[in-house]
Amino acid sequence: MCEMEINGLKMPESMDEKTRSQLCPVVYAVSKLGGKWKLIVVHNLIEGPKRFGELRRAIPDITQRMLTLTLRELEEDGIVNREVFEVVPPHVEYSLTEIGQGLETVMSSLGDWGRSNFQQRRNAVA
Amino acid sequence: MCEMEINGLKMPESMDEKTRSQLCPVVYAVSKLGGKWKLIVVHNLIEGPKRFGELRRAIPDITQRMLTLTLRELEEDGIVNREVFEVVPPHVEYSLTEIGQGLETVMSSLGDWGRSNFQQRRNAVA
DNA sequence: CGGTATCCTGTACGATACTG
DNA sequence: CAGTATCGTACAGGATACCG
Repeated sequence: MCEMEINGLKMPESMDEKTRSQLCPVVYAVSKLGGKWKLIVVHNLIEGPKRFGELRRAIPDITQRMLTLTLRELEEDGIVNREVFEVVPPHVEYSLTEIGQGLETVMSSLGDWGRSNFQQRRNAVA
Repeated sequence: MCEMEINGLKMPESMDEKTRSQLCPVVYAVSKLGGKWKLIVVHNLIEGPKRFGELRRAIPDITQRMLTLTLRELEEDGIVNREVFEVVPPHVEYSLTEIGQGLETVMSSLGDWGRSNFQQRRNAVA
C-alpha cells in the first residue's frame, strides 16, 4: 500500500516499518499539505492566479501572517509560484506551479466528498 | 466555486462572504479531515477493517491517546465504524462507513500526487 | 487488548503594530 | 499593497500510569 519508488527502485525489503511508512506517498502528501490553511489556499488558486489581497479577502478567517507563512511554505515545496511586479503600489501574484496544478483532482474529489457528505448528514438529521 | 446546496437550495445571494466560504464543500471537507492524523488513519482503513492494535503498528508515530481521539472524532463524523466483539481478550474492529469509503478517490489521487511530486523533486535535485 | 485519566509541553497560530 | 517584527497563548498533541 505504501510503496514509493526512489529513482525507479522499490523500497528495500530491509527497510523497517517506521521508515517505510514515512515513505508512503499518502503520508508524504499529507506532510506537505497539512496545517490549517494549505489546502484552502491551494483551493483558491485552482481557478487561476490571485494577488495577496485577493486571497486574503477570499479567506476571511486567515490572518495576514498566516497567509504569508502558508504561501512561503507552499512556495518552498514547489507548489506555488510567486511573481513580483516591480511597480508602485506593489503587485504580487500567486499561482500554482505544475506540481500545484496536479492537486486539481485532489481538490475536486475532496469537494465532491464534502458536498455528498454534507447532504447525507443533513438528510440524516431531517 | 464554493457553492454548497442545502436541501436542494443554493446558498442565498444575501449570504455574506464569510458564511459563504464556510459553506464551501472543500472547506467543509478540510474541517472534517484536518488535524495531524485523520487522513493517515483513513488511509490505513481503505484496504479493509483493522483492529486498534493493527492501526497502532501501522502508524508507528501515533500515540495510543491520539489514535483513540482520532478514531472517536472520525466515528462522530460518520466516517468510521466501531465494532466491539465482546470476548476476552477484547476485540475491536474499525472500518470505513459508506461516507468514509467515499474518500477512496481522495486518498488515491492524494497518493498519486505524492508519488509524482516526490519523483519530480528528487529528479530536480539529482 | 484496547482503552482512560492526568499532567505537561511545543508550536502553530493569533493580535497588534510598524514599513518599503 | 504586501508584507515583517514582536509578543503572547490556546490547544493539539505527547508521556506516563493505570484499568476492565
